[in-house]
Amino acid sequence: MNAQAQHDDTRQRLISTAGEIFAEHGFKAATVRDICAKAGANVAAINYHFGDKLGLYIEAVQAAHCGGQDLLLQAWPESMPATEKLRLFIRKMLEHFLDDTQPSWKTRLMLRELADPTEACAKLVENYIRPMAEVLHAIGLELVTDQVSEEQRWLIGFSIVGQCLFYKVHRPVANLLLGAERQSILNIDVLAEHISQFSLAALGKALPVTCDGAALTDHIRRLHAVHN
Amino acid sequence: MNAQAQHDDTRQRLISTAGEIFAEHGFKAATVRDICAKAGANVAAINYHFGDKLGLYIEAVQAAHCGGQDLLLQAWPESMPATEKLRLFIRKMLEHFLDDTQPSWKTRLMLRELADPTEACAKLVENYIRPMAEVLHAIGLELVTDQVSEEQRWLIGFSIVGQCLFYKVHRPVANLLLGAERQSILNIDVLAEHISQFSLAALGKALPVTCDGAALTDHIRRLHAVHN
DNA sequence: AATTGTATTAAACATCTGTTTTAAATCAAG
DNA sequence: CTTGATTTAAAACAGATGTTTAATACAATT
Repeated sequence: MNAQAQHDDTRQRLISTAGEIFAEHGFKAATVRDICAKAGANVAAINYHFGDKLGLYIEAVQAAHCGGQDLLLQAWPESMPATEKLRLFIRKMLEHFLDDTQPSWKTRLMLRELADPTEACAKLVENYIRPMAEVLHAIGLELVTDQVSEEQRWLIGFSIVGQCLFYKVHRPVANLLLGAERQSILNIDVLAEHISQFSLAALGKALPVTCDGAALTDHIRRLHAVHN
Repeated sequence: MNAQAQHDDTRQRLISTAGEIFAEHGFKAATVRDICAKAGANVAAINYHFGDKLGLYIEAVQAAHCGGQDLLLQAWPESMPATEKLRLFIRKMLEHFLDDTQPSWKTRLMLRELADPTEACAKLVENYIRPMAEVLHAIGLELVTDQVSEEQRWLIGFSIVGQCLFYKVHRPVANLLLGAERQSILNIDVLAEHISQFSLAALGKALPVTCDGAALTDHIRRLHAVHN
C-alpha cells in the first residue's frame, strides 16, 4: 500500500465516517475526535486533509449528493404513461428515503443541511435537488395541461415531495401517533400506493380516495356542472 | 421587587431566551453563556434554577407547547361544512407555521425536537401533536365515509400535514428552487388555497387541479365506470 | 435586630474541542 | 541508497463550555 493509496484511503474513510456522524448528530455536536477514532485516523488528519472541521463537513455533504441522483433519473421508458411515471417517481423517492437496508447517512445528512443550511446548501440544491425537481417537472408537464401555470406546477410538485418527506423527517412522530399496532402502514408499498393515489386524484387522474356511492354521485354532478 | 418575583422573573426570562436560542442553533450548539448573557442572568443561574442545561431545554420545549394548541381548537362552528373546516384547519396551520410577525421560536423549537427527539418529545406529541391530530381526525370522519379505514384516514392526515410542514421545514430549499421572481407564491393565501384544493380534490370533495376540458371528460368517464 | 431561606454574583474548575506543532515514518524519484 | 516530498503520529495548546463553589444581597420570619 503506497503513500498515495494510503492518503486517498484515509481521506475517503474520513469523509464517509464523518458523513455518518454528522448525519447522526449534526455539525456542532459531532466531534473531530469521535470521527477520527471511528475512522482509525489521527486527530490531526482532518486538519491536514481538509483544513478544518467545516472543510470536512462540506466534503461530506458533497459526497452525499454525488452519484445519488442516478437513482431517480431515467428509471422509466419515455413511452410510459405519465401517471405510471409519477407512481414510479414516488416509489423511488420513498425507497431512497426509507430503505433501511443501505446506509442512510447520505439522505439524513442532506436533509439536515437542507433544513439548516450552511454554505454547502446551494451546491446541494443545484446538483441534487434541482435535477430531481426537473424530473418531477417533466412528469408534471405530461400530466397536466398548459392551462396550469408554472407556479401551480411548482406547488403541485411541493405537495408530492412534501408528502414523501414527511415520513422521513417526522417518522418518530408518526410512530408515536400511530402506536405499536398500526406501525405496519409505514412501509414503502402502502405509502407509495397512498401518496400516488392521493396525488393523482388531486390532479383528476385517478379516482378520489373516498369511493362511496353517494359521495361519488355528488362529485360527478359537480364535475358535470363545470364541464358543461 | 421581592425575591420571589425576581426569582420567577429570571426563571421565565431564561426559559424564553433559551427557547429562542435553542430554536435557532439546536441543543448542542447553543451555549449557556450566550443564553444567560441575552437573558441578563448569571451563568450559574441555569444550574441553580434547572439543574443543568438539559433541564432548561426540556422546560423550554414544554413552554413552547403550552397554550399553543388553542390556536387550532374550536376555531369554527360545529355546523360548518366539513370541507370548510378543512380549509380553515389548513389555513390556521399555515398561519401558525409561517406567520413571521410573531416570535417563531416556539414552532421552530418544536419542529427541531420532533425531527431530533430527546426525552422531551413524548410529552410534546401527547400534549400538542395529538390534539391537533384529533381535530384533523374529526374533520376526516365528517369528510370521508365509513368505508375508509382508520389506517387510511391516518395517511390522509399525514398527506395534509406533510404538505403544510414542507413550507416550514424546507422553505430555504423552496426559495432556492423558485428563484427570486417566483417567491411571491410562498405566502399563506396562495399556499392555503392550493393545499386545500389539492387535498379536497384528492378526497373527491373539490374539482381536480387540472380543469382542462378533455382531461375532465376522461376523468368523468372513469368515475362513471366505477359508479355504475 | 437577629435569623433563616432564597436568589444572585464573581470566580474558579475540570473537561472537552478544534487546531497546531514537531518529529517520525513512508514512499516515489533520482 | 539517498533525497525530498508526502503522510501519519504523539503531544501540546488555547480557547470554549458546562458546572460548581463560596461569598453576598435581600426579603420574610422570629
